[in-house]
Amino acid sequence: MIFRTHHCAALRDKDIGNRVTLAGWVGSRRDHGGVIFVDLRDREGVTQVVFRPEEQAAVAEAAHGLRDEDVIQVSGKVAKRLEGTENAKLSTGAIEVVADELKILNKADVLPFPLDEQIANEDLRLAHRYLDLRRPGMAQNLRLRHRVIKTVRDVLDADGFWEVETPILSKSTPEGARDFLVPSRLNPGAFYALPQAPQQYKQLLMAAGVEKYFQIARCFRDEDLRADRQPEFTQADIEMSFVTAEDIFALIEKMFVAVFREAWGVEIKTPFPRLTYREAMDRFGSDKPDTRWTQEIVDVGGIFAGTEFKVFRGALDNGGVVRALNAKGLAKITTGQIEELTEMAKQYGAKGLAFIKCENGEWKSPIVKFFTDAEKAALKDRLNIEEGDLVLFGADKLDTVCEVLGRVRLRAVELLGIKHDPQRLDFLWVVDFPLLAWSEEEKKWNAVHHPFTRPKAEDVALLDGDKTGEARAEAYDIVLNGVEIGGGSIRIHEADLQSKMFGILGVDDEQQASMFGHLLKAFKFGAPPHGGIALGLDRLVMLLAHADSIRDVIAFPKNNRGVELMTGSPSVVDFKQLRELYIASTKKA
RNA sequence: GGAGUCUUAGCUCAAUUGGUUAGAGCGCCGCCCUGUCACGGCGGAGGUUGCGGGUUCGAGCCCCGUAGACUCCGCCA
Repeated sequence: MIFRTHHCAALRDKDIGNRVTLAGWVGSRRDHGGVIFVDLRDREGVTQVVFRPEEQAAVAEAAHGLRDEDVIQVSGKVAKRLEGTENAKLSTGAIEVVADELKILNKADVLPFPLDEQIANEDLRLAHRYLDLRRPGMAQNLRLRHRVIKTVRDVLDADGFWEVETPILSKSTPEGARDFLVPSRLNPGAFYALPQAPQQYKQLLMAAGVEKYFQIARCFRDEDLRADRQPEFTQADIEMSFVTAEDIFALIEKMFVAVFREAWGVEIKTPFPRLTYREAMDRFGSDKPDTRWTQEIVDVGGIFAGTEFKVFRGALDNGGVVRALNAKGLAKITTGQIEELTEMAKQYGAKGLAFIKCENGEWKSPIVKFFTDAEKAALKDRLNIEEGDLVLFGADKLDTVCEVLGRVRLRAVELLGIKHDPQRLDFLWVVDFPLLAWSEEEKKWNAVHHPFTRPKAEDVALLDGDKTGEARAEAYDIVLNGVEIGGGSIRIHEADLQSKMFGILGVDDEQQASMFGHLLKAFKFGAPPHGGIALGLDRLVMLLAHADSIRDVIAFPKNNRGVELMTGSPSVVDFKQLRELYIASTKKA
């Protein structure tokens, strides 16, 4: 038996007169008492089927009983639609299939939610995800995701990469995110960890001489969820030997050209602009700047070098900075919104948020009375202050001011109600990240990227002195419209440098041997210089799909609390299962 | 762990200042309807206003608690 001869998006004028068989879901039924129309839907599209009682009484009678989402098989002749009844909204709108046979393959119950409109209740969608995914928008997202991954594979394959799988049951590492653990039945008391990334394995593949590796890799991190964060997510994980960062930039830019050509049919411009981490923080207050809004943070410390205004004076005298952001056109801000911004500023460590509203030709501000005429003139000039502007100030330690004004900048875009062109693509490489960050909590240095990241050659010497924190890494992130969609680095490939790095991070010799001995040993047997990158595929597809959440581009995502609502995972397991694994729960019942 | 927003019919939402029997559209059920494509017409069913407590003559609305969802902070090498 042939289930169908065509998909529901296939038939056109040229098929008129042919007898065809279609199979799919009843999208809608329009029953006129006599003639009945059914929009038959499958993955590819919709075809109108007509049931005519005067031609096929029994078939039309059966069609009266059809309901939304019944699965049916229909045979009949393709006919030109009657003059004036063509539907321009359908690709198949010039024709219809006049049914002479109808087979109901599976009746459907009444649906818990309509498939043809936006549903706000995400719970309900996730609990019936198989229905949600039938909706054309979601199906398009799945198709888009497939096309993107296929393109990534094709580009890498053409460039000589090998796709290599690495273990899912792997080893827990001390740094980074919380691990998901899997108890080992055969090794009582021992645990595998699900990989946060295939990092060490891919470096070991370089030591193995693979030279060009990639993997569409599932990664696991047991941290709290967000709209753009799931506990399991997918990376295009890439590693290459004998390369510099430039080689990796060129490869990834080539890949994005191919991806956007495939997904949107557009030609994106390369090379992408680059910003150093320092520049990104200074100008945008973020290590993943959204440059679609062009207003930048400006240093006004020079203007206020001689100020008597004690807030600015104090910041400058303590070695801090005074910087400002002109939120163009935001003078209309309400008092409540100013308060909200101030609260936000305080949350990020500022003591307050000074501002100037330029309205009705005057500067309304609690602080301008402390400014001299010269300072005001310089400020107006430097920030291009015009009627309708709102200027926001940060005066504090450098890091605090960057962070605060960066957050304020993002919120200002929201408050201004700016709607960016959906086709706008601001790609950006952020380079020269710091290698290390001091953790006040743990009183130790942590790797900003990861412990395998190579220090910049000219900064290696800094590791020994008291300027450890100033050392920069051969690390880079790729940012699209303010979203970090990938990151990587050139790695350390020498055992002694890697060991030194571990030492700085507080991993002693014994721990190094037990946790990273395999890597250090591999480096001693002729590991080539290497580096790589990982792209967050969920986020990339989210941006390509114009979705607000990566949940919309993952077939079966988890909700905010890590629960997959359809199957109900995670779930309590039987005591016997735990016993076999030598596990006991400490959760009080 | 913290902050915010939300929760009213199967779905999307409304309900004036706290005031009569909580409404509408879609969906569903029944009947009618021979060219619709958001088909149309008539009729009908459908509600513990998330849950618990409080204030009040009276609570969907105010207060307290609690649960859940979402967004954000912390966290995410």
